[in-house]
Amino acid sequence: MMKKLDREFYNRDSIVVAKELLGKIIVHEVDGQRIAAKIVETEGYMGILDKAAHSYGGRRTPRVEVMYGGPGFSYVFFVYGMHNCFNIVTREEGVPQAVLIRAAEPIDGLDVMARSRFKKEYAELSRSQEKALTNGPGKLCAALSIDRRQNGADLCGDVLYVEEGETQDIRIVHSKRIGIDYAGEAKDYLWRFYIENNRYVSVI
DNA sequence: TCCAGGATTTGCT
DNA sequence: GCAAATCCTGGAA
Repeated sequence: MMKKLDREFYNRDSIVVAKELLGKIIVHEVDGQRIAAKIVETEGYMGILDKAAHSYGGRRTPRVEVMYGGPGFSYVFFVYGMHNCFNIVTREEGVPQAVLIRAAEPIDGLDVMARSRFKKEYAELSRSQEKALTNGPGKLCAALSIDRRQNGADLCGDVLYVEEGETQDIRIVHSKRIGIDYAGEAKDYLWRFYIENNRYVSVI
């Protein structure tokens, strides 16, 4: 059993945590089943001064409230009328930052993921479906059974958490964040990070 | 392989 | 009322 990341790991700026989360293992235990995937793509959202962040300018609404709490909690939001996005809150209480988990590589619970996404067993998937299991923020949430019920969940608990993984020898690529064209100059910040040459990265 | 367009509902203005 | 930290499909190239 790998070591679980503790609260202090998350109590740093999102762009630092986002980079360090690459290669770590996200685990969701559902009905006694372990569903696990290696994080391969993240984005840092830096809060008050970041035009792309939901908490930009100190915006504080019910949806965003969890980001104002302490580090190491789950922020799940719903977009485009049908998809959930999973984030991890960073920094101390009162500093509303988070890291969006954009893509992961399936490790455990492959059949559960395949059923959630495509209503069939993992062995029945086509090659493109295999890749599409978790290569995007909405897809990842569907595969890992994460929805708004997990909003506010404590990642230092025993249901949804992140473990250490094999993080040596990975090369990290920095790029612009995806889907934030409305964010002015912030859309060009290189706050998206992914593992070079990993096939589950959403956009190359 | 690529691109354009549609899906669908929430959350805030 | 409108835009959204996305995904899927179909048709063209």
